[in-house]
Amino acid sequence: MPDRPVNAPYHHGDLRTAALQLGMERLANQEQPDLGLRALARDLGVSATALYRHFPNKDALLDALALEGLNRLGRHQAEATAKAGGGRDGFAEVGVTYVTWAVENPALLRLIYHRIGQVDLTTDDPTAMGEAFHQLRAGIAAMIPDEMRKDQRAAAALHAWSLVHGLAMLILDGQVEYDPAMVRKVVLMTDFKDS
Amino acid sequence: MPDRPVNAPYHHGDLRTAALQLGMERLANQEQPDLGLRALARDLGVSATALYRHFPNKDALLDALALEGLNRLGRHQAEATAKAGGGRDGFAEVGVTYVTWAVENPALLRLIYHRIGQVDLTTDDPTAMGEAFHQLRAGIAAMIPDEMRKDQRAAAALHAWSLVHGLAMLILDGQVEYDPAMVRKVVLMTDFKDS
DNA sequence: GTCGCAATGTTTATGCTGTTAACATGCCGA
DNA sequence: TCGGCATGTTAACAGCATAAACATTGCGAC
Repeated sequence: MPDRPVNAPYHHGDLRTAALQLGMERLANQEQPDLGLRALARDLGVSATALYRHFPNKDALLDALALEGLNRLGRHQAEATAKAGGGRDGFAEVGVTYVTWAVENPALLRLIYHRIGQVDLTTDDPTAMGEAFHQLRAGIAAMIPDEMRKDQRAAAALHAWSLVHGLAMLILDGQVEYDPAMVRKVVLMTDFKDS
Repeated sequence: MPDRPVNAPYHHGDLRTAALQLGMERLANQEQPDLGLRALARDLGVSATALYRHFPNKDALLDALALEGLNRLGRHQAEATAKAGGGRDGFAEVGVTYVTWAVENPALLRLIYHRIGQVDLTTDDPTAMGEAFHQLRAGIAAMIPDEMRKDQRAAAALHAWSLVHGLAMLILDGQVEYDPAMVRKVVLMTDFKDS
């Protein structure tokens, strides 16, 4: 029973792009990264299985969305790093930026970390996911003060990443209410010293 | 078609307990907290819908499992706090303990934080989930050195919690490989100072 | 220009899921 | 002993991801 509008052409035009666009839109307005292929197809005015012409399966769609999200996050962090100067204040600013982005894109952040875990970075498409991922890591490493001892920089980067990511997750999971001032305060409590 | 063993009695005996037990067992051996009601019932030698006599829905079962997990985690943290002395080393030890528990119980940790977010702590069963939760928070607050200024203690507790939780999540999500020495090093980088 | 093929979309079907309703069984107290 | 309530079963529904077979269309080669 084709209850599709009579004017709608048989071919959509650019279903893949439209799907990713609507998918991102959805993720931007949801708390959890719950996407249904059927529901998505329905709202695209297309049959339930049409998306399989563009993605081998649901995970591939989610991976594409996660990749886009990862790129946005990486870009966002790079900008923040560039804008903020060095020193403790700059460090805090970049950290706050990470948390803020997470709060504003909860479903996307969750999807990114959820999907990344499933991907074998050694074999799967090293140009896309791995690249964007490296970009994020670099942005985080850039938070670390220059005067840090070299052999401590890796640990310091991990420390910073853990701190902001954990804080973000606690907020997203409803454990802690979002309070920019508190976020800044917490991030500022980190004062690296060689031990 | 009743393909259930002929000797099996019509009544199970204590299906609720058995379900929780098998559920916990499952969670202990999985990476992701994926439980299927039907699969669970099948392995309990019971019909697909039998569990609905003991839980109103799937979420209720998951909540019960999350509650049990939360109690275990809280107890674990309390023990670690008691065993470790104060000072930086004690702090680090308790932090490492949190991460270790998370690594050993990935699905359970995920379930806990996932479920807790859905629960309205003000209305839902304040005796159970909220209680166990408060217990965990207390264990974390106990990590904070005594000489800390009072108005900084809340921020310090949040800092500590964020750090270990974030580190745990990064490891569970496959971003960072688990290395106890590295974990200890990262946790030790936190040196609280009044700012 | 038209013919054919590859790309794209649709229908239909399969087996999974959570959940509800109606029915069956058996334990326990009056 | 008997009746009711707790517990379990069967059947059914809607929704999901996915696969196979079929339909339509646009585009490039002749």
